[in-house]
Amino acid sequence: MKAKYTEKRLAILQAAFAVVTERGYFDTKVDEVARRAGVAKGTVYLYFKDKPAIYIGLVDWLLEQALAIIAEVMARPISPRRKLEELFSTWASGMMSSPGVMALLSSENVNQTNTVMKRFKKHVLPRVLKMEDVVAGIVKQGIEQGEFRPVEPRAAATMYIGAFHAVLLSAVRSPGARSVESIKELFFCGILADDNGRRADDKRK
Amino acid sequence: MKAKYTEKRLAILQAAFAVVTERGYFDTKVDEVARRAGVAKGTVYLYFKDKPAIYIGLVDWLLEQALAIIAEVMARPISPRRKLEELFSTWASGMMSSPGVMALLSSENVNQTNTVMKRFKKHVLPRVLKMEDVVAGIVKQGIEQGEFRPVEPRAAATMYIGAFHAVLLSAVRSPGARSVESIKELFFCGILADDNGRRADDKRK
DNA sequence: TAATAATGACTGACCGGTCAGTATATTCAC
DNA sequence: GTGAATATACTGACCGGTCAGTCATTATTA
Repeated sequence: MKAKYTEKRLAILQAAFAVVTERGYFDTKVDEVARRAGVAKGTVYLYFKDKPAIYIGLVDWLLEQALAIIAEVMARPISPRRKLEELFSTWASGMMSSPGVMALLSSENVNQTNTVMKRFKKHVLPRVLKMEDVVAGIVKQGIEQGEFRPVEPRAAATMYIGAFHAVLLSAVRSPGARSVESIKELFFCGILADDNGRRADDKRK
Repeated sequence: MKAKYTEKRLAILQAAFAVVTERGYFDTKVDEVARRAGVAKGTVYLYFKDKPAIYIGLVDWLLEQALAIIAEVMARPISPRRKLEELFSTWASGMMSSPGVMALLSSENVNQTNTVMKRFKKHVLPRVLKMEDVVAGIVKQGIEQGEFRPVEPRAAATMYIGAFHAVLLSAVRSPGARSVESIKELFFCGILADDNGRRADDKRK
């Protein structure tokens, strides 16, 4: 039956998620994924071609969830700024609960190995970019409505993701600190004082 | 002789740097590091206890260089903002020339494996934090001089690092794009239009 | 020539992936 | 309805390649 298949596949993904976030991809043994999923190792290979395929499947699954959140937030009748804020908070809280997620999705990690990276680039990167597109779309909307400055939407979207990295970093540095709000605020407002060449390309000091 | 020792150690580090940045830590074989350094594998083990030690040594070496750049920039008679800008540009250009560096230094990657992470946390993290401290120091200075808003210096420093991630990400996404300037500008100015609650915690829309 | 440095063939742990075998579910024959 | 036959799902012992780390031997230096 189809449902049974999907269910077991999900069980394996969940197990893989747990192991990968706590040990990292390279310290994840397929044996352990199987054990935690309550199946034999061979079974894993009935659902996934090989180990990288598990990883790809995992990222796909997480991105699917992230895209669902985006869609939900997008549908709300709120300003672009609020959209970005709520998206940020939602993602951030999800990320704090399992700090491994960001690392999992970050392309830097995948740079760590040629074999996995090739497949990652082909398969997952487009989806990540699509997510970035959505963020860039919100920014564009905000610019049109006059809520945001006329910045480069793509760069802003990238910066938005960079802010997530920052949150993660600060979590590693000092667990428990409430830096999410500070960082979010920095993303929106920058650090310059109002009379210090906020807009134009001023000459220093 | 001491100089000879240091010289050979450096050769190994340089070789390791090349391999690690192009293949990633886990696809780096000690054999290849040795080959590129022009020594036998056994020799590598005369200079480094084991493979993780090479990695640690590498990060140490890079941080040393980064700290040297910081010190140099700090000494210049320029405003805090210019300091951050020049530091950013210097680092960014270094990073663009070998995109692996950021990944190497980012703690997320090290989260990828328990064994290496434990040693990383003890050995390298303090130094990374020290670098962040310096950035936070510049921010603090800028606030005192009225160039920056009264933001949380630590959060700003983290955000600054996050901006590097953003640059790296955009480089992976579209190689050759000149997004460094856009992102730098976003870090300083944020995205909000001037009349959209830049400072106070406004109510939306 | 003694001490020190360097070598690289070798070893053994490790783990991804396989597959012959077993269990469970489904279909069919009567 | 029952039992046999077939199909499908699962298992886990095993295999083979890989590679970090060792160490007996050789080269270099003082």
